[in-house]
Amino acid sequence: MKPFAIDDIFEKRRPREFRRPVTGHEVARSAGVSQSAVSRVFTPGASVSVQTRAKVLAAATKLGYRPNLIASSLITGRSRIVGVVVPGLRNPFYAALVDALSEALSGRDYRVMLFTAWHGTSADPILDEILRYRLDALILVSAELSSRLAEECGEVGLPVVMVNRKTDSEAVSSVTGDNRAGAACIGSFLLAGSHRRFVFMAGLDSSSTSRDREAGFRERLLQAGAVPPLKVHGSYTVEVASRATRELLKARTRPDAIFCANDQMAMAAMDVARSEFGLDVGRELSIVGFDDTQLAASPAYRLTTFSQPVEKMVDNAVAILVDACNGRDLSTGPHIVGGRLVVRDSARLPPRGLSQVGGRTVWTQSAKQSID
Amino acid sequence: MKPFAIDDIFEKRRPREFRRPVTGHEVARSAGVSQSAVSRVFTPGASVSVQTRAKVLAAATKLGYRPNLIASSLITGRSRIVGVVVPGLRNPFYAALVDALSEALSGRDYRVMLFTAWHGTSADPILDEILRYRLDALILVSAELSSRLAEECGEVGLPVVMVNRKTDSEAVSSVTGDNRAGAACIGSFLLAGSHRRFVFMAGLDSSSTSRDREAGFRERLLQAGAVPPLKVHGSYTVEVASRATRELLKARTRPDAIFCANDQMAMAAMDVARSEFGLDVGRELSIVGFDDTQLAASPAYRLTTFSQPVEKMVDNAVAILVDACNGRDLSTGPHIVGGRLVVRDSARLPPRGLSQVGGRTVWTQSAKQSID
DNA sequence: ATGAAAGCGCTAACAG
DNA sequence: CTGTTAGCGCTTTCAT
Repeated sequence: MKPFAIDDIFEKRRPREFRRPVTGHEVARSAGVSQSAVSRVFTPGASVSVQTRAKVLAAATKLGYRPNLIASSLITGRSRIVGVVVPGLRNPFYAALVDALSEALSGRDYRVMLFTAWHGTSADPILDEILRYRLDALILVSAELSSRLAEECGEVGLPVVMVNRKTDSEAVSSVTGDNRAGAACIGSFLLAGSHRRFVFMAGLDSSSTSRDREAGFRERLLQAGAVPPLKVHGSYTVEVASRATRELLKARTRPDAIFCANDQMAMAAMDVARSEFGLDVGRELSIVGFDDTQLAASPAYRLTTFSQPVEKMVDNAVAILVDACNGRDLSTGPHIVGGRLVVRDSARLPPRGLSQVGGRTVWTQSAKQSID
Repeated sequence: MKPFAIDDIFEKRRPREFRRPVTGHEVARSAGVSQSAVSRVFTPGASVSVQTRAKVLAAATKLGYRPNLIASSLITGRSRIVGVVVPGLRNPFYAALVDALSEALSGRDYRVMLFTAWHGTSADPILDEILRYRLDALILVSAELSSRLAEECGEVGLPVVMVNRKTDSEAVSSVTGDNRAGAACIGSFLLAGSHRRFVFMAGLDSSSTSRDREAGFRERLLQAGAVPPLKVHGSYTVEVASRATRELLKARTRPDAIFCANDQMAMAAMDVARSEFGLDVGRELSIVGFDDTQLAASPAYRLTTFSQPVEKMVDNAVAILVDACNGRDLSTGPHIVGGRLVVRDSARLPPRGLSQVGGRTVWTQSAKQSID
């Protein structure tokens, strides 16, 4: 009776003429061994005689057997799936990050479950989903997480790693570029290029990244006794950034240097400055970005921007994650990976401090100019 | 004894002081009901009395219960996870596609498991993974799949939808833009703009998309009695496309029109033509792309390109997929969604045929010029 | 080295 | 409407 009952249930679910996936039990029967023998054959460190292994393997390939990972993860308690939450893939920097993450994780035999949230939105509702799927870990790319839920993750033992964002909550590791120092560096660079009227185009105030970049920039300018930057909002989108730039350039006294919290906004600003105001960006107006996305290097922009080393950030994040999944949680807290100011043509050059590194021109503050 | 044994096992796996996720059984005990009552409360269409529901919900929130979707999918046979295979996210067109797919699927209550393969590589090894996870369906974005495995998917009842690629195999649905017609349209457009020396920059010959675009372009040129296009290889990458363009423009007799199989290559070609050869693209040399990615519209490129309606493709793909997951497999085979030639400044304009649609300039072949 | 047996957390008949 | 019961396909003792 049993098989019939099962088949009936099955038929109700898959109304078509499908052979349902073959189970370990079936392989066992076909090979004349026990089901546990089959399991052992497919478990890396298990002890099976060569004969049994051969029999099982033969039967398995004959029947087209593939172990059901869902079932095994139910019992082992680990799914080897990690959730990746990202505010959309339209921003090339995020796309690059997720791409690298996906590759790194699959190299470590983890699968990626992708969640696209919205910019500035909390990851909370998504996280609820994630908790239901019993994922092994969670990576938050440029996404926020309420401390309540962060806590809950800690309680449940779900390792959380934030990438390109940080948080106050302990038990949540984070990997970011050096936003503060990078922004300060840009400040110095612009100062050295004798700019006077600065503007900072923010991303989202809810993002620690944008706040840190603003703080670093502002502080450096203040230290140098310059006029603090005017702050405008670009929302990390080209539409808003374009509008903001338009306003800026329509004003009677224009800024002579705009630092945008990311490359996308910087390129949008360049587009507006060049095509709507006919400005020669790099001579009449300096624009600097942050991230060093692929497009920043293209001849169409040649954007001066602070590089965020995607590979390094990803390696770090994955290392932390893997450690955490294995119970070693040594590395909680913030991790900062350094970057460089990559100098191209979108901002006026300072007289000194330029050097060549790996085919790129970078700027470093010379010793005597150094402030901190 | 039992709980101890379980706890021991648990401790071995999660070496830290974690409370393991609470189970439905625990909620049941705390609420003074049966475990199935708990299950019913969390099953949409089940009948539970208000009192029980209240008791269960109270206990559940108190304990922080979240149903284990892994366990439930083991028994229902559906995971509500679909695999999405894509050759990297660095190509903005793919990123946009995956982004839209992710959003559309999460709207239908499906989760996305992301696999990044490599361009031109078969999805086969990845698919093996996928089969082990018992995903509900598979979406192949611009990725190939051997017919052997496609068949195997059919046998197992795993619905497969290819997006931006097609295949000969039945039982595999595909959604593509109208590559052939689009390429033919570009041919006519270029002809009407009185170009003479054409080149087609291919993506990968293994991609049906590139082949279709080539065929459509070539045929149209031939029909018109023009010299067939010279074919060069761009591999869908900016490096190779740049090199190819360089070679092309170094030659004694330059082409006057280059049709690139995608926007990325077209923009790479523009970069080389402008910055290395000082050419005025759109006057001295015409370059046309395919996809109409976001960047194509930017003032820095203003690329003339055939639009692929991402939203429409995604809606189609998701609809097919959802149908298939529910056993209705009416829509297998190829689906083609149309596009338009979006005219901007990277190619010389023909005297007639231009019109405004939704704020964009598009080109349509006038009746008397029409050939097929 | 191998099989039997006991679950992992959940859903779905089936009685009541 | 609710509890009981029987598994989903697998891993892991525990004897043998």
